[in-house]
Amino acid sequence: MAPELMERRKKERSNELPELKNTEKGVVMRMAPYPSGPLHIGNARMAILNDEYVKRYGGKLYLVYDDTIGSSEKIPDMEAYNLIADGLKWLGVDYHGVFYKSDRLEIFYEWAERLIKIGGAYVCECSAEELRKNREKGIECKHRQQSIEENLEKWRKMLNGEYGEGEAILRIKTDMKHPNPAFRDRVLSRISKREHPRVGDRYHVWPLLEFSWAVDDHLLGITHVLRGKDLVMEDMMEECLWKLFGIDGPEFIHYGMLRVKEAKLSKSKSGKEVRSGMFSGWDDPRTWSLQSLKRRGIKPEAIRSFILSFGLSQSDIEVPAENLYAENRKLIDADTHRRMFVPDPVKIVIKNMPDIGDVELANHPKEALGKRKITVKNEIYIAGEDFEKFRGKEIRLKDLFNIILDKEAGFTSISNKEIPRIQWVSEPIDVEVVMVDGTIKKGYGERSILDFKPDDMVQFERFGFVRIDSVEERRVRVYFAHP
RNA sequence: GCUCCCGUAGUGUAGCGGCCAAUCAUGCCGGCCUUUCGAGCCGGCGACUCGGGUUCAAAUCCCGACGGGAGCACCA
Repeated sequence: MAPELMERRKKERSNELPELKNTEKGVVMRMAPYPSGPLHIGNARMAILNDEYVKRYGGKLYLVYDDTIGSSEKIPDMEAYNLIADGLKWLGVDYHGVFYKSDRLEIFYEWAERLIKIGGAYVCECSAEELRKNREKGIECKHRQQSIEENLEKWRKMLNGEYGEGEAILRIKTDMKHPNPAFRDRVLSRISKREHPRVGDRYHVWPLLEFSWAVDDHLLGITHVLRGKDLVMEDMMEECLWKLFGIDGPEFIHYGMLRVKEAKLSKSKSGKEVRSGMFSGWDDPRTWSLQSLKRRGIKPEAIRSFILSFGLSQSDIEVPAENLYAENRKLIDADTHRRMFVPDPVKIVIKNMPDIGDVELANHPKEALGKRKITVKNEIYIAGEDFEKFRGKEIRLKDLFNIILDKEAGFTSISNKEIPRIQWVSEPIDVEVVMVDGTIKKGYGERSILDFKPDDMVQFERFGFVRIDSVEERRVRVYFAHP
């Protein structure tokens, strides 16, 4: 075959995620969100990448709520389970099974005991500070020397509740001199007396991520694990555990850390604001949750292309939300009506205005989306910002005529001129725009905005795309999507 | 400090030994469409972190430096 043909093929394949390795025996993957709140834009990467691969290989995807007891800053929230499921459904991520870590404690106890019996783990009674210090210096504590019997005895005491929080933990025996300090005899299980929203106070010994996953990745028959680069060490721990147990587990694939520039808030921080009432709820735009993006009129398909544009690279990236907005614009622009909206309105009266009666304006500059009629009086409203900026100058009221702008404006001519064109409102209704920073921008909009229904998208000319949220008698509330 | 990962235009990304005077998207600038600071169309701007090596040939492989990130939690 001509070499050019092969070469060309090489050039054509592009922009797709790399192939998975070892897919002969099928593909089973899992997503493991922690239910402390709904999925946010950053979590979408985990969900979408998993979904893409499972769909490509015709595999299975499980949703496993990683709802162990967490920490004092990270607590499971009953409401979050449904919020997460809703978010996934909206994103178009399908899954084939749901599991809860909090249902599987007995399994982890059983495996922990097995590990102790083969001498792979020990119960340590050092304090957290002691443990940290020893880890730093590579010192083995006395508990490491305990016999298997002693460890089993202490483990039973842990399960029986004879220890308080922090008084005993189960640690894996790796190597206290391991070159990676993070790897030295990590903790597998610990005691927490906190109440769990699903299982209450039934359990007080909880596994840590690496231990519970070492067991479950194997038990659930996971073949490929897609996780952020922050969890590479957890891979090593899991592999280490599999080796001790003599079992095998999935392959790990990592992607770099993704940050959306505008979305700085962590889930737990947002949670605080939601609970305190500072935020309107989990769909407050400041949370950047999937729910909040939906409310702003961002389409799930836009999120998918946005996420997929990063591929599977291991570099850490910070992307402006502008990229997401560009995707959304492509999706909605062609069938989004245009309307006039003036924030911080200023009333002007037009002198010597010709009697032009009603005007008909196209709903879209290019697409055939119909027209609407507006009755123009000589009292109209323009945006406060435009008034300040152009006062005393000649401007054109878009689609109308030219005036010298002032409180009492003078009509000059009707023919189109190359002067600034601004939007205006004649028969005003109240419009409130919920902005991305949570503030509310008030202004007037044209009357026909009342005809929209919640979820409709509209572009306010020279202002931005918004999603209609509620329509009342003379008042409309919208959420700002993006410019 | 230690361990690991990453380093292509402003931001992301493709390329992974010759086709690269480097892809695409986004951004920015200009033009057109002649009434959006929108979209579309057209054109333009703009990058292989640096230094060695391997090779006939390197963005692509190796080594080093520099820069960035993550981990070193009884969080996930």
